[in-house]
Amino acid sequence: MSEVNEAADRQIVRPSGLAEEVYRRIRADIMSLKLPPDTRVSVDSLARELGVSQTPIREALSMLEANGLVSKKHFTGYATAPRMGRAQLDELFEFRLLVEPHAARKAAEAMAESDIGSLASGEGAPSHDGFADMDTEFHKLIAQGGGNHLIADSLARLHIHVHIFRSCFRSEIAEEAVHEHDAVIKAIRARDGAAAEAAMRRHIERSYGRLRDFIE
Amino acid sequence: MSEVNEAADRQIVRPSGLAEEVYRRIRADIMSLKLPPDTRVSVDSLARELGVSQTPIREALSMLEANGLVSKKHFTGYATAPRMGRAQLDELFEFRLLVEPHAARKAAEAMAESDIGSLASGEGAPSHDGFADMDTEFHKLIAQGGGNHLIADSLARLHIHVHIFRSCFRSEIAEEAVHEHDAVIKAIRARDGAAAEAAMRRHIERSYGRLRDFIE
DNA sequence: GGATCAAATATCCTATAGGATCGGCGGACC
DNA sequence: GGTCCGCCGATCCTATAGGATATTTGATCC
Repeated sequence: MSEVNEAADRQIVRPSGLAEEVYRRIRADIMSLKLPPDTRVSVDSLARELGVSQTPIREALSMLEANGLVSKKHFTGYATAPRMGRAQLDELFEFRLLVEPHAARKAAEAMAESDIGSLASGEGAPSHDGFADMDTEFHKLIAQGGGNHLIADSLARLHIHVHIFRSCFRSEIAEEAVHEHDAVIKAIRARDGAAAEAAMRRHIERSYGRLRDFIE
Repeated sequence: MSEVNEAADRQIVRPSGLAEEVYRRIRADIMSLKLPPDTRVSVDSLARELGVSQTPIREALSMLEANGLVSKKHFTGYATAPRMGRAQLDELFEFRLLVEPHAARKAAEAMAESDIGSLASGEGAPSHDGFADMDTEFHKLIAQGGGNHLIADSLARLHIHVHIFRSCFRSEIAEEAVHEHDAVIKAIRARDGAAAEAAMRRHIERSYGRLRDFIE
């Protein structure tokens, strides 16, 4: 083995299991719409494509099923979850509206200074995907900032679906969203919990309004 | 096939997959403490014990891992999640306190009359396990009563951990809990959302106080 | 021409065998 | 006596073969 990648191997010799890697790969394909909603996903097609056995594929798909990204029908196979309907969008935002403002308040009160420095509104994002990634990072940091893993995990799971929904409609980069993000960041920087909660609630309400237009 | 079990087959001809059944079985074993927290779970031991192949065991364990009931360490095997510590108990009840009162309010406003009739406080439960089951059913019905599947699923996932924690300490049947449940039921029957929300918040706060005593 | 039935295909589901890796144990060496 | 090294067991990971089932397609009949 050459010396050049010896340093790299020192970093991560952690295989961590093929199933985990397959899981990430399929999830990425779903989020990037390479696997559109309501699409059949065959086990041995994936096995051939990724060059691994069926077992890790099955494990990955089982995990994805538990997270609601694919569904399994007996003797029919796996399929990606159908695109969210109006009812599911309503439920999702009811949940976010319940949890995420609370997370923002706690983040304002307890978030580490170093993480606050990482907050970015997404201004000047080069593309739709670029903005989507920054938006995901923004909400993830705030959810984790509250220090409650359950809250962070729940919101992360939901945000995947928001991401897919938004990507389906090639929603334009909302200039407003950047300003709403800025308001939240400013409140967190000021350690003003009430203001952060209000700003986040406003952001989610308006985000809901922008997405709701795409349906029906 | 004999005629006697023909009726039974009419009931459930839905194999629905072995993995699903194995999943239920292992989850039941974890909840009943037949598999205590922080216990190794071997794949082929289970395969021999249940008389099925390794594949459905792996799928079931992957789903359990996604739900946080077991964890996998590479080349070491699966193990049930360790018992909740103080920090996790705090996080769990912070989450419940955030979500469940809201669910109770919505249940009071939107719950079907037939489901309201199924609500039981758990009074006169014959045993610890009996009360635990009725408690689970109580919270499940209310969570579903709000009509939001995301909320119901999140709370169901958390309630498993509450159940395990409580079972670990063989917590006595709290007479108070029955009265608190009654208060919630009464508010829901009266279709009084605010009262249901307050009663549920009070119930969770006191439940938290009762469980917190067991730790440290 | 439309509907019904049967064969064919694709897929999942199961079972078994073999290779690779990690943790623990005993013995040898310093 | 402490430390290091090789062996062994357990486990996971992979691969392949065979059985079972749902969906599709095509032909036949009305």
